[in-house]
Amino acid sequence: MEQHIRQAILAAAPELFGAPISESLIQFQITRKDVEGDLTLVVFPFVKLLRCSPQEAGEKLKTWIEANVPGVSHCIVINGFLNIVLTDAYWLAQLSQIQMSPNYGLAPQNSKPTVMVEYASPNTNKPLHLGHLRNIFLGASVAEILHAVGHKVVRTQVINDRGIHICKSMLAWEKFSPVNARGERETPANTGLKGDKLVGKYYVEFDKALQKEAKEIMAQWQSGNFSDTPEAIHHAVLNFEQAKQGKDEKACAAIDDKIKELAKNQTQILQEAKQMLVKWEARDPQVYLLWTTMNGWVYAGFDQTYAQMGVSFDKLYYESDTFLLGKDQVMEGLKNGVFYQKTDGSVWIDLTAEGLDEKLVLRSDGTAVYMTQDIGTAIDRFKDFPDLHGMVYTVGNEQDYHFKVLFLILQKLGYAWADNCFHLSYGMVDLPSGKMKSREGTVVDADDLMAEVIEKAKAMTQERGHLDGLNEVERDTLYAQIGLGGLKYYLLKVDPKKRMLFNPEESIDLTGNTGPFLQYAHARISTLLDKANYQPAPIAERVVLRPEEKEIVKQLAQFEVTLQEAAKGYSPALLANYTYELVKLYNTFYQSVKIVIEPDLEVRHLRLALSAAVKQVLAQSLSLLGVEAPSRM
RNA sequence: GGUCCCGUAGCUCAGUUGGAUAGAGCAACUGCCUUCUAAGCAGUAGGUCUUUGGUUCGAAUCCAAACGGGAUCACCA
Repeated sequence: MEQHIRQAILAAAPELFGAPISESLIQFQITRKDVEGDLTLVVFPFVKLLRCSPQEAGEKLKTWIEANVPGVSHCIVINGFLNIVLTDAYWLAQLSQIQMSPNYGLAPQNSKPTVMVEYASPNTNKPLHLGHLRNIFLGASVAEILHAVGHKVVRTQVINDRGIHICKSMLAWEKFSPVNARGERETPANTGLKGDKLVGKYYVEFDKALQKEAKEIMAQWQSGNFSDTPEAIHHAVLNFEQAKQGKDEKACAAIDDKIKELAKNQTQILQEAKQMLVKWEARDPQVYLLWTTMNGWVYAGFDQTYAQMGVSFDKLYYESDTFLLGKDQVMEGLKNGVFYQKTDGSVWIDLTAEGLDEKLVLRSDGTAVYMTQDIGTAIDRFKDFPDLHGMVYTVGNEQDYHFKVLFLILQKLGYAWADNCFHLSYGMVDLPSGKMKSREGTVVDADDLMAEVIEKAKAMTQERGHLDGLNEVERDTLYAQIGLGGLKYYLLKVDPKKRMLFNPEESIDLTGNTGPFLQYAHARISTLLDKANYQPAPIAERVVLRPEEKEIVKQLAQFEVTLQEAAKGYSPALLANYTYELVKLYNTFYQSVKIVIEPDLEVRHLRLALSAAVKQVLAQSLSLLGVEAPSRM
């Protein structure tokens, strides 16, 4: 409609304004709720052109539009705004159209190029936590949204399955795991622990041992005993100690941290972990066996967690396969002058012209760094998927700089697709107590959180007691749908870019702007339609729309635009807010009129059709958010 | 210190090419179930949009500075 009026005005511009006008002058917006109208044309831009008051300009446009645009009932001019009221027939036609298209709002499948979406990408040394939940729900939802607007989507993750951090849990398990009567160390099978939890436990064990040993070393240093300490470290420690003179508390604490860092480096246990990494890189059979075994436990654990979350992947990349990638590209880039080499052999890129720094892309010993690997992996992915057009990396905003550099490098290496790479950067999740810190044990475990949320949903659902006729399995399914739906919605309704606060109580709320609120509306409509035995049929043209009804149709008509904006902005939050608005409008309607028991059959049918359309769009939106839509609750 | 992000009601958040009297939810208070699911609806109260300047018909939105918070500046990932 908007487009329609825009074109009509453009075409009639000479008649209206005496000259053709630029399209940008025609600005539409949705009419505010508190005034009459469906569509608003901003009059101010025309005021100069017509050399008259906003009121006069508005009147002129009003007369013209009322006479020339079909579908317009009448217009109202206030405060420099021209509010256009469309006819009921127009809105009824919109509703009919939604009713007749089961894929309303969605673009044809594969009508847009292939996009790869990366999310999750965990380390295999500890379980998933709350931060991963935001990452994964966000990535999974964005993948759904991109799919809905027509892209072919490849879901992927890079599993960080190698490196010193992985060796730490491996070593700790070897050193500290108790041995049972059958001579076995702890395994998921003989402890009943989830694999990722077991491995995570030993990662913590490692850290404990490390801290303890470092503390002992620092105590030695404190007492002036440096007999086991290399000369260079000895000096460094003394220098640091000296630097503390006359500094405030904060500066002293920072210096103490550095000393602690030195002490950690001197520990036996860290040396052993490093040795293990060297052995791993040399493919030592024993270390490799241990590595595959323990990673296998972790994968089994992750699979369980992903299943509970309701997410999946189409293609996995393992860092152990990719960590050597990229060196060739770097050497190639070195030849082309994209990179330069320092005398020690290390390779760098100079991005000072772009306002960034110089960045290392290859170590002096020729080994790869994170950046090297990411360059290689990106290029590899485009080889793996020849029709790939772009990539979305769902990674926290602490890596903003890294991705800025990465995309710039890919561009400089001459890959045109670098422009289609997007860092879906999201803010951290804070707790009411502040930041999550693994050392302080304030990390919220993903499995625990999901279980807790489901448990809470169970208790609250039982309190409400709409469970008659559901068997045990159906009830459990419902509890999970509500609990997880609430959690997902809670994490997705906030703009991804923004840092957010996770309030455990609010995350399981059922009232207000929450997942269960939306699910409840869906369930209520479902049973309503069942009760009415609703069948889609043409809507009588003579019915008059109540304001509450028209508001709903207007919101429904916005679905496609909203979905496209959500895709464009990689923001499920836009969709979440849209859906919440839709449900609020529906609830108002629901409470103010009769539906099933409406005696006028044509009106009854309209209201049922409206309800069905809301259910359809609501179910669609929820599904794009990864939230399930129960048909009763 | 350099670079980047953020600052809207007591709390959590919307407010997307600059548009009308800045909106929700939670918390507080008032009403509404003999009627289609009250996990709901209607209402009251709550604001110097951090501050100060600038741009213009018009600024929460754009620009600049200040203040406050965060991230990042490794031959870590």
